[in-house]
Amino acid sequence: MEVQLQIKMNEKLFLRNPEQSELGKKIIRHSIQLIYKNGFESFTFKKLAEEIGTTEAGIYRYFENKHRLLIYITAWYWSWVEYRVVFHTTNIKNPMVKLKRVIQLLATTVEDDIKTSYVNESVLHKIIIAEGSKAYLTKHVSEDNKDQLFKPYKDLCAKIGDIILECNPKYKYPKSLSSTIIEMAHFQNFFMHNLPSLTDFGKNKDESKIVLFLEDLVFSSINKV
Amino acid sequence: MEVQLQIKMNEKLFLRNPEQSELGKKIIRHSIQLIYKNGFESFTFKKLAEEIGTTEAGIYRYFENKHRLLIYITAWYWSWVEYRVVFHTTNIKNPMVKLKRVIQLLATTVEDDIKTSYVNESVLHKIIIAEGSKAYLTKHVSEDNKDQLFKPYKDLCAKIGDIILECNPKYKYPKSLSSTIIEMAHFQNFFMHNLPSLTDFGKNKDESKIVLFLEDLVFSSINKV
DNA sequence: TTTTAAAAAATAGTATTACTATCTCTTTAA
DNA sequence: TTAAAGAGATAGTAATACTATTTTTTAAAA
Repeated sequence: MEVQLQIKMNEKLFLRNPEQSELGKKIIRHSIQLIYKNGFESFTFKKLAEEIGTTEAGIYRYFENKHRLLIYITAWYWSWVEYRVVFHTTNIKNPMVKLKRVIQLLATTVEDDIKTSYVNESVLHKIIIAEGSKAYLTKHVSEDNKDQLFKPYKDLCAKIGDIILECNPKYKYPKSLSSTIIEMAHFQNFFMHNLPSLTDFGKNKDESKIVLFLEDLVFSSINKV
Repeated sequence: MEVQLQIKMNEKLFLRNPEQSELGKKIIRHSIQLIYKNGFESFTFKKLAEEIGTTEAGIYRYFENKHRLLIYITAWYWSWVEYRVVFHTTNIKNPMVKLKRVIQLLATTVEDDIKTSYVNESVLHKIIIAEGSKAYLTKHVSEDNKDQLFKPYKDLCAKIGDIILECNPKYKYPKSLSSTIIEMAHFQNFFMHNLPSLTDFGKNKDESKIVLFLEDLVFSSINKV
């Protein structure tokens, strides 16, 4: 059996749908690579164009600017994560087991289990850790939010919030705990690799420690006496 | 009694010490205002120079680039927060009470209690919420970290980690919990105001709810049975 | 088959940004 | 008084982030 995953993206994220042409797919694939290599700040459409043998204007036909492209990539990422969460938690009855599974999925490096044609998911995971927050940490979040650009992130957050409520219907902060898990799964990873004294995971860089920390945090909160 | 707080900054943060000239202080004061007004992305030395009646080159004599200036401002902020933490927790014996105090300080809007000459602390607090993470979310974190540019942040994290250990010497993740508190105090605030569905604090924008959430999170973790 | 219109791509620009280099004008201090 | 250092102004440049125009390709209608 061979399955191909396709994620339907919000039309407002792009000027022309990058999934519907070879050039479009190249733009996504290579921008992930370039952002990974040099960071989002030094990423430009010029460099990207050179990399894939087209012109700057060619890329501007797909995306308004590089920030929009970042939002597209993060939106794609969160949709993909939500799909993985659904996929890996179906048929699990026990909500605690489910939640453990979710933490595992969020906090560990991706082994490309669910394949998509033109995205390297493991590199994508790394760039979202370092650059993902920049998608919404702007002066124009609210307008972008009105255009539903952050829907995939919010959907995932809501879904995890629901699982938390399944564990304990009386827990008061399911959504805030959910966004805390999501953010910390990434931030603790970033800190561990780059500012290790902000964590208890030392230099051995063991992601499973992050999972244990998050499990401890989450389950002591929702099972509190 | 009138006291003036002065924070000693790492020499590597600037080319010329902005505290030691009128122009330098103007640079700090007005860059905080400008970043607050337009966001860090559209903040430029040109605009800043116009605002304070000098030239671009004038500002470049103080700071290598705008990112360095951001690191300076955030470093100043975290030093100031650490000072407030020390100030407001001395003579408190009970570490739980101390930790509650810390959460309160991190998660609520600043009423300019400890005055400094040229910084508007309440505006500063707001820009750190939205822009603070950008100081370290870069490709050159590690080098910047070697230059000790993030020391104030790390010191604060260590200090709170120590209080956590006072509460429960057996707690396994004092530093990660500490960085989680610090980050979430800001992120939940940002979410509440800009992406409210990621939180349980709705549209009423009540910061005291964030405090309650963080208290619940922290104390159920460290007092777990 | 030809013509015509629309879409895609390439070319050529511009304003702004992020700097650097140089020069002048003060201040201080020997 | 003279030199040296520090502060500030002027004038540049390369790169960035776009836009506008023109050309080419494709696709559909006459």
